[in-house]
Amino acid sequence: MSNETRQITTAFQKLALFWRASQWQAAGGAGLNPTQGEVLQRISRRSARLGELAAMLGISQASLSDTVSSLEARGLAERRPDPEDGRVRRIEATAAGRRVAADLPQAPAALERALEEMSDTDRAALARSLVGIIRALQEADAIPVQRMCVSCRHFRPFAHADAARPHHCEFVDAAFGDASLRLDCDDHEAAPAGEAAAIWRRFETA
Amino acid sequence: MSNETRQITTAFQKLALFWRASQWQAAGGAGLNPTQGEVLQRISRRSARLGELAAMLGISQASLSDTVSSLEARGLAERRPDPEDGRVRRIEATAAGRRVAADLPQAPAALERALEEMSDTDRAALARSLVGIIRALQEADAIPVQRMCVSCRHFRPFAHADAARPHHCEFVDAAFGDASLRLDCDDHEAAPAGEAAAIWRRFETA
DNA sequence: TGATTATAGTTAGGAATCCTATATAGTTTC
DNA sequence: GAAACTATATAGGATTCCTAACTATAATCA
Repeated sequence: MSNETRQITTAFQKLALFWRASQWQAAGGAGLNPTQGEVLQRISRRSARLGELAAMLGISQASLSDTVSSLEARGLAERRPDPEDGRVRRIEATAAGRRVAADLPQAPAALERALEEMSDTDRAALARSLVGIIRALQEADAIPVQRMCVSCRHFRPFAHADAARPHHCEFVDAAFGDASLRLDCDDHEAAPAGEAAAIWRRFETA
Repeated sequence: MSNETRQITTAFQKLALFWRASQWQAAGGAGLNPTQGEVLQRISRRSARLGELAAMLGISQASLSDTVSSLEARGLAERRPDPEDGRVRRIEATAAGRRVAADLPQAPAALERALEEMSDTDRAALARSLVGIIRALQEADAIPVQRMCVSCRHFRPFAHADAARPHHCEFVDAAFGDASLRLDCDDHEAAPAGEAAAIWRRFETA
């Protein structure tokens, strides 16, 4: 393994610890813990199945069920039956839950500042590298499929000549640039396996 | 805030969750939990004060004291008095603890593979960006001071003409390249504030 | 159709995290 | 030598998060 790989994993480790610690602080302000805060943010954007949330957070369904129950007890979330499948519970944020979620920072402020201080090209390169890493982890089944443009059936990389906005999303039927690539898009629909690989190759080698 | 900053923080969030989940798995194999595993790895490299470990992990001292007690109960760690300060306990790994730590993966295998697949230049750029981010967080007092070359009094960036090994460590009195930059060096000694800033400027603008 | 198997989620039970607050011991300051 | 500070430990408690077992629904297939 290369030395740089070691550097990078060490850095990720530090960032992961930092992230977790920041979450205790941030969520703590609202009387929540990190997991509750994370769940609340996600469901306030889009309702989700319980199992889906558990997979995203990397904890067991049972643990997540606990967390949802405690959010429910505080009136911040609700379980609703899914009309299409009687086994499924869709977890939704209540209005109060959305208000609380809106006050939670999306990312630690210090991290945002650090990123804003980077040069535009470095930041763009970093974003691109990280998208690639997440995609590789997703491919390796190490993390659940993420709602990223690069694995979405609506995504057409480099469909336009305009260098500033070369990509196209067929769902919203609009051109956009690298900076607008989504990692967690509400309108994501997973592309079929073969197609996803082809999309990625086009994106990556451009 | 730029869109790319949003992308990057989202990516870090996913990586942080992934890291934590991987740790449950990895440490679980040895009958440990993530925090115990993390502590054991650190003290098996170098003994540390209790408060120092707590700061590194971003948890309270009280929590860390619990964790150390449970490692102690399993015979994996020991508390020893510090000869220089009677209040301080140095936490050390026992021989058994070091054996267990040696079997814990330093990073999730899938992540290492993903990094190895990147091009050398991309990987080097990523490493450099992450070092910069960690340094910025450290500057902002968002994370405890890390044992990084770029904040070490022994580090002399670009002291040599050799492009492959331009830096110099005065502690080991040897030249080395970017790929060998340490993020968690055993021999780190924090540089005085003014000097550290100057070192970083030289490093960054080169 | 009806039995079997698989899936989604809940509940039970328990160990352990991680918190805040307080206590203790040692060190530094004045 | 008292007061203030620092490093750690302990107490008490809410909550996480686990595994295992259970219920309810859906899909499969003979």
